[in-house]
Amino acid sequence: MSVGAPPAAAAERTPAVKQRQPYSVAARELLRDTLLDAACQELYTRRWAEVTMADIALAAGVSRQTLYNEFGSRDEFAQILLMREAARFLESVEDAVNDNVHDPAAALAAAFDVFLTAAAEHPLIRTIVHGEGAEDLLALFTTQGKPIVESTSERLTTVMLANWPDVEPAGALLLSECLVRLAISYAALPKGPASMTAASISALLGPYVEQLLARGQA
Amino acid sequence: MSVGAPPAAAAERTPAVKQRQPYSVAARELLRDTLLDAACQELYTRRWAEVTMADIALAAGVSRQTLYNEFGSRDEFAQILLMREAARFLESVEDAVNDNVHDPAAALAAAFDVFLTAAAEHPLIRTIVHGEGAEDLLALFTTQGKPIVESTSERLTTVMLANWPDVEPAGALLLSECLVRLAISYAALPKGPASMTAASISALLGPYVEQLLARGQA
DNA sequence: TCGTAGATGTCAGTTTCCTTGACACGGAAG
DNA sequence: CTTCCGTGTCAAGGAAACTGACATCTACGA
Repeated sequence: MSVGAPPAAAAERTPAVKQRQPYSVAARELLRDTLLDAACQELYTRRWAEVTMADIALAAGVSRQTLYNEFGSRDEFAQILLMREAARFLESVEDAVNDNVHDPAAALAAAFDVFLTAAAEHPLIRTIVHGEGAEDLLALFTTQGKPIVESTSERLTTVMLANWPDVEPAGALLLSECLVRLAISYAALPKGPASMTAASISALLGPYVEQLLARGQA
Repeated sequence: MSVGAPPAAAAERTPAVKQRQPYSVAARELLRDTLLDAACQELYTRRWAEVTMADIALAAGVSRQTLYNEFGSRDEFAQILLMREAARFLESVEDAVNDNVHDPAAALAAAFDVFLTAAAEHPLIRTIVHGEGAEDLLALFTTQGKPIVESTSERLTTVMLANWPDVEPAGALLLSECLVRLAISYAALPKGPASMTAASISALLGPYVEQLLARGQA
């Protein structure tokens, strides 16, 4: 196992059994990201149905087999791609929230605005909304959308509780799931400019947010 | 890094034979960067002479043999590490220059200030200046410093010509090499606060810079 | 002074992961 | 109905990393 550590100092740094594989882990992550990025890139020019697994592998500079080894099937790949993009969206949303900690209603509006604006430009969303060959992707958002809704809601809840610790978790989770579902809905079927929709959502859910905060601080 | 177009960059160097390997190239770069970063990290706590090749490999999560395969020897590794850090310094310097295109003298001072401030904090520089076990590293800066001086000077010249196209190349190259050598000198042997030194350099070389620009625009 | 310990640099054998070429299966277009 | 094309899978081949061992050199201590 651990080769006799010459300086005897390296042993203490790794309390866990298996700690040292920084590169191999990074390399695997790089591989997956490269594949996912390549697919995303392809979606700028083609629709999802027109992008083959071979195209993705080629664009990533990797063999088709490697793609299948890393992600089991085309559907699994799509699923994971969606999950990753959702996580990315959440990152920008998180930034928007952090900039408006003082005003929860404004944070709500800003977050929704940021999300809808980014969604309108994202190739993945565009193919789902405007493209005809993306039925299976749409299904992953709705019918089979359980994983994406759940994980995103949970992460959003975490963000909320981090910024407003007094809020009770159950209320935050409820609000999160509601917001995620609304976000998906408006991303799939936009209605007017992003800022308009964001303001509407803020007006709709603002009172609930205020109540959550008031009850938490009481 | 300095990568503009992802797919086109690697194509030019190896004409027509092999064109697509975005991942493998990225993986190699990741490996080297991981090793270099690991070494840099080790220098925060130990001096260069106390950091063994095994330590670096372990910190990077890679076998010692892989380290030797990638960089031939300890000296070569040190050389390349220095080159990379120099390039990083140049990046921050470049930013400082870009922020002061309108006033060349101010750009000079700002660049030097940025450089000296960063150098004072950099672990690699610190071990060279304050550590006793870094004689070989010091040699790479001075006696064997030809590669680092040349490459850095050339890149700095490129930066200058990009910002002030009318300057004649020969003058810019002369100024660049002078600046690089002064930068190394002051990094190795600081004298007073960074801003003071930067102002001095600016005063010293300002006239030459003005002359270069005036002659170029005439 | 000699012997030991630790570090560098190198080698061969093994493993792991990616690549290559092939094939079966199923749907869409001729 | 046949032909193509894309998906999904397999076995063989190869490139790169891992492992363990070794020779060499230097520094340290008895």
